[in-house]
Amino acid sequence: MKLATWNVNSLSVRLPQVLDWLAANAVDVLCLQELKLSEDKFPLKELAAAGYHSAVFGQKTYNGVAILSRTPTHDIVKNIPGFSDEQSRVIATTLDTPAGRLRVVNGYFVNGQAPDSEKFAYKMKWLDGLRNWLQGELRVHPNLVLLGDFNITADDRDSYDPEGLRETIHHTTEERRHFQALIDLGLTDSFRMFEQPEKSYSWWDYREFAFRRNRGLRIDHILVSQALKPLVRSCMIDKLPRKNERPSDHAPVVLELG
DNA sequence: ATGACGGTGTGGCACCGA
Repeated sequence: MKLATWNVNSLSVRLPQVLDWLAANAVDVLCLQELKLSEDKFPLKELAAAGYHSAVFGQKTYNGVAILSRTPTHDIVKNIPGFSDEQSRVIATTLDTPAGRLRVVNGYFVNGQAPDSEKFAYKMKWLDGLRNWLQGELRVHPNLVLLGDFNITADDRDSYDPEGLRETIHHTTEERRHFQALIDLGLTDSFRMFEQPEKSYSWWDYREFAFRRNRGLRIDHILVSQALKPLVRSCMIDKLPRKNERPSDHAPVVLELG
């Protein structure tokens, strides 16, 4: 079975591309971030026609996450229990899949703007809250996938300019410590379980021909729990949708579980 | 590099993203 994550940067604009991509990529689960729409505007019918159940946590203008699944969703949690948040950034659900019962946690992590900003402080608190919640969640759900737009490069390989961007947003020691804290819960970065092309990224700025020049970052991740690790068959970034007209600035990341 | 590009909501631009 396959799971994917994709920051679509407005589902209203990208819905045709999402439907095209689903038609060409038979994933069982697709986790979306940056819907940028309220739940009453979510295209439930179109996605149902494509064969997907939807668990949605929307918000007007900003943020918003959803889990699309070929099988029904159970035990939906919106945002991080125990962490008060105005912004719609997390949705979790349990799925009965061909690979067994699976807990899927989909996150649109805080951007953080700049290391000295209020938004960065919020990012750090948010990451603390996420880790504290996941610790318990992993005990209840040993088969767990944490995926989404992390807005963190895990290490220098994930950046087109690790030296020039050192200690800037997405590259700070503090952010990477938080990423490692998630790994320390017993999670594995599935992308790095395999040999990957040099300079593999999942996001490229719209400006300055960044995609054509491959000036990007790998900030979209799929982490799997210990119990799932032996089932991981592959993890890859699909750059094709980034070549569309009017693309999202992010590319989908796809995990194959055996 | 102050910005670039693209999305939203507003209102003739400002704000935000990464």
